[in-house]
Amino acid sequence: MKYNQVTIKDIARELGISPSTVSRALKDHPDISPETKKAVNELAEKLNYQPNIVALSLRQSKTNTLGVVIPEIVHFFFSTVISGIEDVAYSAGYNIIITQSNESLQREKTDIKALFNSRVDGMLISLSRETNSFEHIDAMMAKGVPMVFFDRVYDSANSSKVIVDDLSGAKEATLHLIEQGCKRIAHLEGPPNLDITKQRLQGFREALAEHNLPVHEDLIVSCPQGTIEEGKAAAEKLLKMANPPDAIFATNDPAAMGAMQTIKEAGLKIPQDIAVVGFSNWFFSSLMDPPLTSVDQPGFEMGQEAAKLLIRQIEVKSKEHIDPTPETKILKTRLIVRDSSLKSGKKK
Amino acid sequence: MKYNQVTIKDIARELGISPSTVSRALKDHPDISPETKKAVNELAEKLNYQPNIVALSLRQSKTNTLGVVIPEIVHFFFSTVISGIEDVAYSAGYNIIITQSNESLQREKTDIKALFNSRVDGMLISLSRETNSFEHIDAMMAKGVPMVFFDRVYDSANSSKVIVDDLSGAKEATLHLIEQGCKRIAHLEGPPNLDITKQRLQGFREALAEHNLPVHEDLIVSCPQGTIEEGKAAAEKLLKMANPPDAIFATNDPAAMGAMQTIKEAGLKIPQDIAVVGFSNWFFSSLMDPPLTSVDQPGFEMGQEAAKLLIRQIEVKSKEHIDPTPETKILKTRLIVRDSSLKSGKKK
DNA sequence: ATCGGAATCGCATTCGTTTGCGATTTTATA
DNA sequence: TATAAAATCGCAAACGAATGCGATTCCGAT
Repeated sequence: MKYNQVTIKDIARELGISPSTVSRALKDHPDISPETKKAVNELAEKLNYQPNIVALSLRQSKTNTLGVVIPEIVHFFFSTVISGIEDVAYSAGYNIIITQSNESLQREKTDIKALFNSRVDGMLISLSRETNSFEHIDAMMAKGVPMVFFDRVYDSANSSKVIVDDLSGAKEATLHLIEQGCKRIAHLEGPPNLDITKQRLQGFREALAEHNLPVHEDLIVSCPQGTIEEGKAAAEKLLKMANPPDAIFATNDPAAMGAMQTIKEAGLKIPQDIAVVGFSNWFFSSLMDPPLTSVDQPGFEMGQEAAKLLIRQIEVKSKEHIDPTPETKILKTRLIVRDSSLKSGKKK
Repeated sequence: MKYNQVTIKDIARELGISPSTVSRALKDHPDISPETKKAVNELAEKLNYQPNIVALSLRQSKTNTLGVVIPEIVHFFFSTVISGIEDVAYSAGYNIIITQSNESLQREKTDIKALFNSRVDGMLISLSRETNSFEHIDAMMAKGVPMVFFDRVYDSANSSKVIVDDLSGAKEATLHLIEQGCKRIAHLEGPPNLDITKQRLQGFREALAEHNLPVHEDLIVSCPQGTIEEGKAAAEKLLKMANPPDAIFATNDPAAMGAMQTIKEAGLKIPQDIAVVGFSNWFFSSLMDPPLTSVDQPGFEMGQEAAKLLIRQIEVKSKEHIDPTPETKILKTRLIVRDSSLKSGKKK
C-alpha cells in the first residue's frame, strides 16, 4: 500500500539539504554539524518520520525477519513454542513469519522455499511427521541460510538445535511407574520417522532394563499419528490380551487420554488397575479424571532458546562472516505426577 | 543475509540484453519477441532465478504480507483462528506476521506500529482485554491501512469484521439449560471491556426473559480474566449463597471448568445438582468429567473469512483506488450438548 | 595573503525490479 | 523504392535508504 509516508527526501527538500546528509544526521554520523543534526532530528520528529524498512532490507540484504516452520499451530506445545519465539524475537527487533506444514512433507518443502524467497534472515524449523528425506533442508544449508531446529530436529544437520531430553523424560516416567509397583508396562509409540519417538522408546527400554524387567515387544503399540483415537484403539488391543498390562506410558497426552477413555469404559480403574502416564503435559492434562501424570516439556523456553540461538547465529555471521559452531541445547523435562499413576497414594 | 541469488541483471548480462528486457520477457510482455522470451525463460530456469521479493515490495509498495495482532497465541480458539488465516493467506500468496499483545493495551499499540513500519498490506486484529481506547486504531485507519477485526472487534470502526453470533449462542445455551428444567441460572461474566462479554450476557438475559424467568443480578458473577481460578472463586461464592443456583452458564470454558472443580469438590453432582455450560468449545471440553456442554465457535472459519475479507479489501483498493464498503460476517455458533448439562438424560 | 587541514556536505552508485518513453530495426504497404 | 507502420529493445528514472569519495567551506597558522 502507498501510505504517503514521509521519506528522507522530504526532509532533505524541506531543509534544502541532500538526502545523504539527512541519512547521516539521523544516525549521528560525525561528519554532520550539530546544527544540521538538530534541524534534521526536529523535523523528522515533527513529520513523524519512520524509516522504510523495505528499502532498508533491500539495501542491507537483511530483513530482520525470522521464518518459522511448524507442523501445526493448533497444538498446545507448538503454540507455546511460538509464543516463546515471539517473545525474544520481539525484544530483539525481529518479526516472525509463521508457516505450518500441516504435517506434510510437501508443504514443508514449499514453506521453506517461500521463506527463502521472502529473504528471511534465518529459519526455525520443527519437522513434519512425514519428513523422511532432507534434500530440501540440505539445499538451504548449502546456501548458507541460518537454521535452528527445535523439538523435531534434523539430527545429522550441522546446525544448532533445541530439544528436550526425551530419553531421560521417558525413562523417569517409566521409573516412576515401576516405583509404583507396575510390572507389565506398555508403551504407546509415536510417529516412526521422528527422532523423539525413538528417544522416548529408548528411555522406556532403559528404565525397564535398569530394574531387570523384561521388555514385552507386544506391549509396544504404534500410534503413528499420536491421536486420541489411536490411543483408544491401542488400549483396546492391549486390554484384549491374555495378560494385559498394569500400566501404560504413552508417547503423548492425547494418546494417553484415548487410552484412559477405553480403560474407563472397560470398567477398569485408573490407576488401580492400570496406571497411565503421558508426555508433553498438555493444557488439559491436569483437568482429566483422574488428572494425568505427564512429562512436562518447557515449550516457551524452547522457543526462546531456539530464537536466541538463531539470532546469535545471524548476527555473528553478518559481523564476522563466519558461522558460529552449532550448539545443541537440551532442556530438562519434569515429571508432573498426578493421580493417573499414583497407586500408592503418596507423592514422590 | 547475502545469499548470492541470481538476479535479473545476471540473466541480462549472460544474454547480452538489458535488464528491462529480461523483466518484460519474464512477465510475457507483448513487446518482447518470442525468441528472446524463450532464451530468457530457459536461462532463468537453468539458473533457478527467483525474483527478489524485497526489491519488488519496494518498487510496488506492496509486501504481500498480512499482520496479525492477537491477544494470546497459546489459546485454543485463537490458535485455531491463526490456522485459518494462514490457510487462506498461503493460498493467496501472502505471508503472515504474527504478534501477540499478551492482553496488554500498551503492547497492542507497539505491535500495530511495528506492523505498520513493516509495511504490511493490511492487518487482522483481535483486541486485547485491556483495550478501552482506540486512538491507535483510528490513527491507522486514517492512514488508510486496511484492517479487519475478528472476534474481539472495534465496534464503532468503519471496517470489516468477523464475529460469531455471541448473543444467539449465549441465548441458545441458556435456553438449553431452561429446557433442562433449571430455574436459577447463574452467569459467569467475562472481561468488561469486550463486546463479546456484553453480547453473551445479553443473550443470557434474553433467554430468561423469553421464559419469564427473573434475572437475579447476584447470580451474575464477574470473571474479568476468564481463568480457571476465577471460575473456581466464582463458584465458591455462588455455593455459599442461601439459595444457590441450579445451573451455571460461563463466558468461556476455563471459567466453566473452574466452576466444575469447585462443584465436584463440594460433593455436588453435575448436572444433577448444578448443570454447567461453557463457551468456545475448547479442545479439552469433551474430555472433562463430565464432558462439558459448550457453545462451539468456528475459529478456523473465522480466520479464513477474516483473511478473505482483508485480502479482498487490499486488492480492490490497489486496483480501483477505493475501499470496498465494510462488511460484517456473523458466523453461527453451535451448541454442543454433552453430559454436563443433560439432566434429563435425553439429547436435544 | 596563502596554504593546510579539518569540518561539512553532496554526488553518484548501490540494492533488484518495473515501466514510460524514445530509439532502432524489421516488415508491410503503396 | 520510398515510406509508414509495426515489432523489439534499451535508457533512465523510480522506489527509499546507505555510503565511498570527492567537493566545498571555513578556520587558524604561517
